Amino acid sequence: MPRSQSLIASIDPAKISKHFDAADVETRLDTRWQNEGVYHYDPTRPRGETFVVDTPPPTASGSLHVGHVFSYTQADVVVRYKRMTGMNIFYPLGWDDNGLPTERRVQNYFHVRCDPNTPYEEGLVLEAASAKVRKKPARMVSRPNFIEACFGLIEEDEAAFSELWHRVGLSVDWRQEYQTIDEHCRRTAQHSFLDLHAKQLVYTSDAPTMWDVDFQCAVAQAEVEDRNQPGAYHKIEFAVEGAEEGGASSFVIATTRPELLPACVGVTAHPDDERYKPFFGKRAITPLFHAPVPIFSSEMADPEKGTGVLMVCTFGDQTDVQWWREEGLALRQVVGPNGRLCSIDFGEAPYESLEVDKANAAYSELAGKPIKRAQTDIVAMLRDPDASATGNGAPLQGEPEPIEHPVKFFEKGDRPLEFLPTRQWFCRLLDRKADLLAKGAEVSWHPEYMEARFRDWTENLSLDWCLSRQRYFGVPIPVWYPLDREGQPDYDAAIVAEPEAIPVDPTTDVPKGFDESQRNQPGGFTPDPDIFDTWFTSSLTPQISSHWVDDPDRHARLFPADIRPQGHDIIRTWAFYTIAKAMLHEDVVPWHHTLISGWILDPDRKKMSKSKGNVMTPLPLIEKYSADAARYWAASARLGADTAIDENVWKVGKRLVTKLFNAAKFVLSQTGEVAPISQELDRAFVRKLQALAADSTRNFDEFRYANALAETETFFWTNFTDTYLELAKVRARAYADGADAANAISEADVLASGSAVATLRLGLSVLIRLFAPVLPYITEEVWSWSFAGENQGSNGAGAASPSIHRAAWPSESDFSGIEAPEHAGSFDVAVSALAAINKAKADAEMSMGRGVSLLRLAASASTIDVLEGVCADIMSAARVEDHAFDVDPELGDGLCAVRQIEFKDREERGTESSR
RNA sequence: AGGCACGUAGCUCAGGGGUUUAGAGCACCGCCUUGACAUGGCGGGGGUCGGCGGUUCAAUUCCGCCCGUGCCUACCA
Repeated sequence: MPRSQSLIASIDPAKISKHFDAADVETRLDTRWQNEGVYHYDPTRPRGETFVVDTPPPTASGSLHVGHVFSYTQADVVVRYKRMTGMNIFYPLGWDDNGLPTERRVQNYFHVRCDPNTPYEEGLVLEAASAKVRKKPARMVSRPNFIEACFGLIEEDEAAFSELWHRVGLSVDWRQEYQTIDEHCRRTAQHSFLDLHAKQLVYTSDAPTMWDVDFQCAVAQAEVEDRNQPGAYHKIEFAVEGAEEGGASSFVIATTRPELLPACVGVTAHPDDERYKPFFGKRAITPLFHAPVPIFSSEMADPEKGTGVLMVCTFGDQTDVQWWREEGLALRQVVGPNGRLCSIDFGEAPYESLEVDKANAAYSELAGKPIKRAQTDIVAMLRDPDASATGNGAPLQGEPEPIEHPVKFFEKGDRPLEFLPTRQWFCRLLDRKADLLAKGAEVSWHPEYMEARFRDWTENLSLDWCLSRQRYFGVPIPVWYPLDREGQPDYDAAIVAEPEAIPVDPTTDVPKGFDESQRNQPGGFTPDPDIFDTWFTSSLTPQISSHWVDDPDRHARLFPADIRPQGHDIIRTWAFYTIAKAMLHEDVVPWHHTLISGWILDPDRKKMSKSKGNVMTPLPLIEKYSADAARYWAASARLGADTAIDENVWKVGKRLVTKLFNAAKFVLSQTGEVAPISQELDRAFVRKLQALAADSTRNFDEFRYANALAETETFFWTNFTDTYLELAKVRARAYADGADAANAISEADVLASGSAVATLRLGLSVLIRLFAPVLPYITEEVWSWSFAGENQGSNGAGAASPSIHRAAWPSESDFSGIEAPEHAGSFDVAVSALAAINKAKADAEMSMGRGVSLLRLAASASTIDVLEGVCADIMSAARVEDHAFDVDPELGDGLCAVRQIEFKDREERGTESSR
């Protein structure tokens, strides 16, 4: 037997562990990838070869849950695919530590509160609060001490998250890591403000703003959510001034907020409402406080609602704000920033009253009380006939009528929002709606229908973006105000930081042209004490990563980004603000595609939330099923679809990993002489493999990774391990068996054996590369056994790559030079024949390994024609010694039926390898 | 109240530019200790594709209406 050819590099299966140890491989490979810089961005390559990812910076102080793994993995799968197609990947990750969640965590963890008036304590070390400490009032700490505590805690939280991302195998370039609170981000955010200020796109105003009374902080429209709350219509009688001349002298309003009666500044009804027409232009008198207020008509009043006439207060809701503005009504602010009623004096403008003593006596019962308590008390007072403005008896008409109605809450808040006039910075957006919509349309949304959420939100935007927050741990607003001779700030003459000075903290830094001694002195300056809305900074993630401020050249190469993955819950915030910023700064879209991932729901399809206690943490699941299984689960869900967590899917993922491990061990341990892929079955299999690779590429290009995975998985089981591998096994092993002189094989059989081994290896190589974006660990492990040192692609087109994650994505070059099969259907016919024989064995309750001494197989004439070409493989796989074909024109093409089967005795099995 | 998505086997989900018996996995039943793998293999049962109408030779797939679920936006006296 000539042995002129070189041997196929094979592995010794005995040297590979019996089972796949996922945890061990995960830590080993992640370390290796980091050390080898597999995920590093190469700044020297051109933009056209670069794929830029804008990632969501997680809030590390939040709880870790499986939803994080879900959405971040979906993005990583896409990125890994792009990397294998040869793209230079820019894939940064940061932490959104700036903001309220961190403050809340610090408050709870140490049981402290920030008090800007408390002096700084040098070297203060806080300790986690014990249960005992928590019972006492929270400790007050200075603003700098509080911020130090925040920095301390985020370090821990981010380390925990980082560990998870490494474990899950996110292929992030960790050299690009940032924190939204770090100096670079503060500088970027303040630069953004400077630019918007220069463009006159930001302004201050002390307009009524939505205010959370617990956080004592302004809130933007995007952070507001409606919650259905029980409430009640309270019907309250008002008097009409000058009604003596005849006609009705009173009317009854309906309100859900009787406690705002002292803040009543007007009364309105629809202009066509006959009931109230006579009153327009007159003044109404409120009960209890006897305040005269104008009665005016308004199209916005709904005659069907309540009693059709309502009191306008400062401020019950946004419509009140509108009426207040349009009608030039008085401002009677009774709700204070802390959610309690303020002290006011009736008789002094703007608190008019016709009966000052009565009004003050009544109000003194309410001042200082929380809103809810004030409501109860005022309702009681309205039951007193003495409170009446008309003399008709108790102003409260009947019992309050319970209703359920939507009430605005801060999404993180516990009490309804109030509208309070406070000085805030705003960014102009309302006059740019059309442009925003146009930019949204320029982005490709995946899935497409998610753009509707952006559109709905943008079209319904009713307020400019409120930027200031009365908080501490965030990016300071880089602004001071000059103080006049009386020490009063001139808010219209804001002093904005110099571009070279940023980032600044106005509470410690001094504006240009002043010195520290002038801080808070008449004729000096005072800092803006506020920080920016967190979204003000996180809406700049593409510019943060591109180094917009410091490196215009890098910025030009990394901005706009290619993809933005994110959840659909933050379309109105993160996506919206990012689009807005990119538009306002540079009139571009921030990214070309956005991939919207769905939510993870609990097994009962309920949203996971801490309060429901149904949150699942990912690490125990990863330990149980492996990181690859976690990724398999995440990648099985299509974009945008909310998915109930199903542990079963993790189980299936784990099974796939095991199967890959075993199949790879078998394939790579086959030996033989290097030979071209020449046999009919092999060529037919390769054709199917080639179609799979093309399909997978198309799916990935359209971000349909779940379809790609499903197809590859199905192919792997049904066309590779269950069938091709079984059909080609005996032929592949023939060479090794032939090493034994007694079984010496012919030259033709050497070639046939080499063809089988080459096909098995090509199949494995292509399949693990198709799986690599989803299953980075098992595929890298298998790759390392042999392929890492070889050129891939039948013509050697794909250069050797030590990591599968930088190996070439399967393409035509992997299949070039392999002849097409004689019959396109050869493979399917072989599978069908084998299945028919297997079924016959199963029906006879025989093991699949049972030898067959005689087989008569029926098929159509054309199918038999095809069968002849792959007959040897079928018969050896089924261990058939003698066979005959019967022509049966009744059978459809490709179908086979067993007409006769005779089994060998059990001990006789196992002689089939002598073919 | 408008909009979007979804409703396919017991469960989780594919699919569908109309065409023979509608798919997978899990679960279930039967069989097989076969030589990569019992963390396996082979075989099997199970669905009038939410309902009603329409277009069509033909619809689960296209259209309309309805029902259910989820979400988005609005409503907030």
